[in-house]
Amino acid sequence: MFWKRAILHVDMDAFFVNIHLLDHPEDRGLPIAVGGNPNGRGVVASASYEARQFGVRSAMPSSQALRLCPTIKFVGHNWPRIGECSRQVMDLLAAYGPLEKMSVDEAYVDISEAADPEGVAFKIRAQIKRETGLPASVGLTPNKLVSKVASDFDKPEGCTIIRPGEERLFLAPLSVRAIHGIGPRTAEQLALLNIYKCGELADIDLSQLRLKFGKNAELLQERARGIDHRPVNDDPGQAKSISQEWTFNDDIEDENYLFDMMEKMAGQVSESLKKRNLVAHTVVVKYRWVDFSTFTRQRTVEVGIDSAAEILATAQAVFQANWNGEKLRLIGVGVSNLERPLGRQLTLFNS
DNA sequence: TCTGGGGTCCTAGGACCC
DNA sequence: TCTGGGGTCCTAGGACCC
Repeated sequence: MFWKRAILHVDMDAFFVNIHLLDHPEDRGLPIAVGGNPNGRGVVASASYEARQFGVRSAMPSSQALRLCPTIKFVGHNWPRIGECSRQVMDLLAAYGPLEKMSVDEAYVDISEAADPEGVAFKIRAQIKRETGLPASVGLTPNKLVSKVASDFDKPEGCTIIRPGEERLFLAPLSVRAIHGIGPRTAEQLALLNIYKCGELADIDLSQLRLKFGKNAELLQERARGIDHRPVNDDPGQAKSISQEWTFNDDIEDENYLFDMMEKMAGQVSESLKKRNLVAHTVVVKYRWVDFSTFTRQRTVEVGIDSAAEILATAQAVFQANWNGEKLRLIGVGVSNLERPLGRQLTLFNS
């Protein structure tokens, strides 16, 4: 089989849970969830396959998970270990070709140069298990879009290969929600046209699709047909925004307490900016009221800033101009409009 | 029954300028 | 007195993803 383009998508299985099990083998076989406090406002980040049998899913409120599965064991995130394992997996993958990291537990690798891409797919999955002890699923197809679907097709520890020319047939029976970028809202819109499966979206008359989706119609249909020309991009580029937010266990209206929180968050945002050698021109404050309605208010400043004091002062000014004293369930501080500071280069030019 | 945290990208309207 | 078109920047919100 000749592969003009061979794109591998690697997706770690229940990553956070399986890292926990590496260090706590005694928990193997139990229903486990990594995530927030079930007595507070936490959600499930990752659930073991035993917990999933009870209907527990990621992004589900922890309290609901506890109700579905009263024997479930909640454990916290071990961020240092997660970072370590992620790095180990990514380093291993980078040896095979250009690597695009999508998150701690997911990446694309362009293995078009390999003599036998299908062999490489199996080899990589085995190598990850051997060297890290962690299970992964992989999808190999001619493009990113279909590989992403393929890696999810046979979890856990799957290896799904869709050969050139088979993309459209593979997608046809699957829900449109399987396509990366089609979420609940878009699926709802498609349902109004009686479209539920990729095959139906692939076959519908384009002019009908245009009525609802305008210039996006063409792209939407191409996706459903398994067409995707996006290259694997191994340059992550510079961050576009940095933020910190916090949901309170009990709704807060104490201004001093809110200011203390903002001070902590401004400090962390500042640290992150400095570590990346960036300055920000815009400060964003985020609020969420008790009824879950959410607002953001931002202010742009002429001179780029990175200090905790400047970020805090701007955030507090924005906050005070917009807060009516009502109870909040969340507050957040962030920055955007980021750039490299220019000071040094200018000095060099002048000398 | 309640709904985290950290991001990216897109759209739309208003201000402002030429 | 009536009233163009285009471009850029900023703000705010929303969809979506892991």
